[in-house]
Amino acid sequence: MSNSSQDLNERSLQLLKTLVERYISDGQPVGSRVLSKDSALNLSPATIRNVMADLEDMGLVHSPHTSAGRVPTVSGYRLFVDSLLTVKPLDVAEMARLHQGLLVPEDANNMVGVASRLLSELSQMAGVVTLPKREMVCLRHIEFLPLSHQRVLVIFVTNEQEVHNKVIVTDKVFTAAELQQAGNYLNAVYCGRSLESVRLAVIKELQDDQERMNQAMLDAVKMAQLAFESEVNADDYVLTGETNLMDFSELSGRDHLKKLFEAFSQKHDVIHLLEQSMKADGVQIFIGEESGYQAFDQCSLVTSAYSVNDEVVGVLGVIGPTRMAYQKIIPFVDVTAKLLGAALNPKTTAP
Amino acid sequence: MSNSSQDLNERSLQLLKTLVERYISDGQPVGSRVLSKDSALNLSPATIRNVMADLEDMGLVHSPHTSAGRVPTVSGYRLFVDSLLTVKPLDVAEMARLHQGLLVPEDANNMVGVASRLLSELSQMAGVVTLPKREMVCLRHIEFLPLSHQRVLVIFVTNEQEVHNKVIVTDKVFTAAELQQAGNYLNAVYCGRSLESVRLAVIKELQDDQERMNQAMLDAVKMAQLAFESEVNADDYVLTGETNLMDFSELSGRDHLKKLFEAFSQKHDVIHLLEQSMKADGVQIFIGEESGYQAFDQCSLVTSAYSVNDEVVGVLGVIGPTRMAYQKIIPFVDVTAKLLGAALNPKTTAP
DNA sequence: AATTAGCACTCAACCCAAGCGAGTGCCAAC
DNA sequence: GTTGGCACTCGCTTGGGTTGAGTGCTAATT
Repeated sequence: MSNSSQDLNERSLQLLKTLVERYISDGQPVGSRVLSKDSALNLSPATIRNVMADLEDMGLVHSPHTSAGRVPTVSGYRLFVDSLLTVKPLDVAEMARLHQGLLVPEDANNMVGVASRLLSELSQMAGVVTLPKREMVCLRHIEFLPLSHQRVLVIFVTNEQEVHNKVIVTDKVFTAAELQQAGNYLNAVYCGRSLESVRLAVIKELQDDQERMNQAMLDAVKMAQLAFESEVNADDYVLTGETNLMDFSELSGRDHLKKLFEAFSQKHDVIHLLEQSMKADGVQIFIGEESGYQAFDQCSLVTSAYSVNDEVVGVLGVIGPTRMAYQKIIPFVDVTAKLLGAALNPKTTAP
Repeated sequence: MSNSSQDLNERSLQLLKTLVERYISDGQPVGSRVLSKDSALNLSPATIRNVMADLEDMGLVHSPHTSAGRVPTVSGYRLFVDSLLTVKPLDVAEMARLHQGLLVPEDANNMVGVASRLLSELSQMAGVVTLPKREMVCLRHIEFLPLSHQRVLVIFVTNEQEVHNKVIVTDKVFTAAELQQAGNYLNAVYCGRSLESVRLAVIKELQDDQERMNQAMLDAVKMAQLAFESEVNADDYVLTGETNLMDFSELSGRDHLKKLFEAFSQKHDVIHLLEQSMKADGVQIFIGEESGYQAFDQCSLVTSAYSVNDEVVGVLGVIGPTRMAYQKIIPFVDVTAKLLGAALNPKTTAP
């Protein structure tokens, strides 16, 4: 039951490869006769049947029933994508489409939407993109507006033009003028630094030496602390083309489809799955049950982190049936991630 | 082929009513025997068959095939909801759930999300709520931040704590100080007025008497004009519980489901449909094809506008199969709309 | 020892016919 | 106008027969 590629001779691997390719393109269990013709090796169906029996013993392929051909198992796909697959370079038209879509820099949220739409459109499956992590962006402007009952509205602008806001509750009532002064102070001191570094600096200030600050400064820093505490980016993503998934018969079982779409709208599991790809770099693939979520049993997920200034800020990917054209999707996700990263980089894209 | 309730005697109507009720609860075509037992009228199946034949002639019911019992047609449902239906008062538990969910006032966008979730959860169908119209909200604070290349980031706060932003392109470069001054001026003059009235006032200023304004004021007003022009609220809605719809066999046909979900994600048609309910007040119902959109052929939509200070600001509703429990859903949508309106009213809900 | 041809066997898929059952329409009786 | 009776329709289910693709095994071939 071992399945490392060492245990297999060249020929078996070659056959596994053509089997997977054939199954991906046809969706039908592939039998020995077809395989015999499809593979360049000049072997009779009988020989191939022997090899298939071996592959089945190793858990790489599986027969739905006695007289059907073979279908790749998860391990089979895994071996295929890890060491057998020959990536196709991107189609020129598709490449053009990507460039065109991601060239004009805009508000980051819009870009994310565009990227997701491109992913789903060009793959004919579902596209997903997480919103960029906020810690990686830098503070440009912050200000406070008074609300009723000791509540204060914090507005801050990051990068070029992204606006965020949050309501905090303070321990005393501030006037508009006091709040403005606090904003001025914070802008003067922290402007241009990354949100995360500001958050840490503010905490440090409060611990270290409150003596050397006057009351106004202290208030300002306290508010900043409230504003940025636990302000991990409201984990969210943009998902498009979900409906494309309904076209795949392997996913269209009633309750399966429901589980899948429920997972999409609860977002929780998807986020968790995507976050796993933040660490690894390059393209990451979850095949079928590998994801660990029942809803994605029959799905594969091809993801890649995207980075701004060599700093990973988010993840994007394609969700489809396990039977997907990995040779095309892998490079496609790869370049999309790179293009999105580049498009989000404020330095390279200032208009 | 006329189908006004005048053409029918009491008994036929009574029978239609029990037929619809029965069909709604069972989902099976209902035959004469069942109807004979279900209705309080003491009639034999044979008599009922005669009545059914009449109803069928009038297009109120329909037989899927010769030996199958009757099913209400769209006109049948229409007659039912218009004049036969006895609304059930809301269940106390449900009422409590609604109150509990919509009592704590928050950011309007959150409230809309909560309302949508309540709608879908309690109806076991899909809930939809449009975002409140922006024109109805009043300006609380506006300010400008310089970006590169004559672009200016406009940030404005409405009502209690809602923050909006937009990038405008100006005809000359402004310094941060100039922009701040412009903001101060606009805040002083227009704060507290509704966005729509500000928009109109600004246009008027520019037409009427530019002479009595100095350059700074003129610049400020010009920017305000850019900021608010065509700023109709980005038409959008929150839809939840779509997956509930997959449980209804009448909707779960593969391509039907796909069309439906595509309509949901393109949003366009749904928006248009909901907008039709803005004008009418009270609960509005679209049954099956009445909506005019193919995707909603098999669906019914029960909607109600919701208002703040007697001003309609949005629409909410429930989407489900034509075979839905109108007696429950109608009052349910009604009170939800009222509660949401009340919860959004800044005056009654200041915390 | 590896490969191949031959052969019996398996099993989903398709088709067709029969039987069932729910329900109707119509007619004649009340 | 209402009802019981009866023939009829039609979808749904069941079961048997056939087909065809594909396998596993064995014995012959290289």
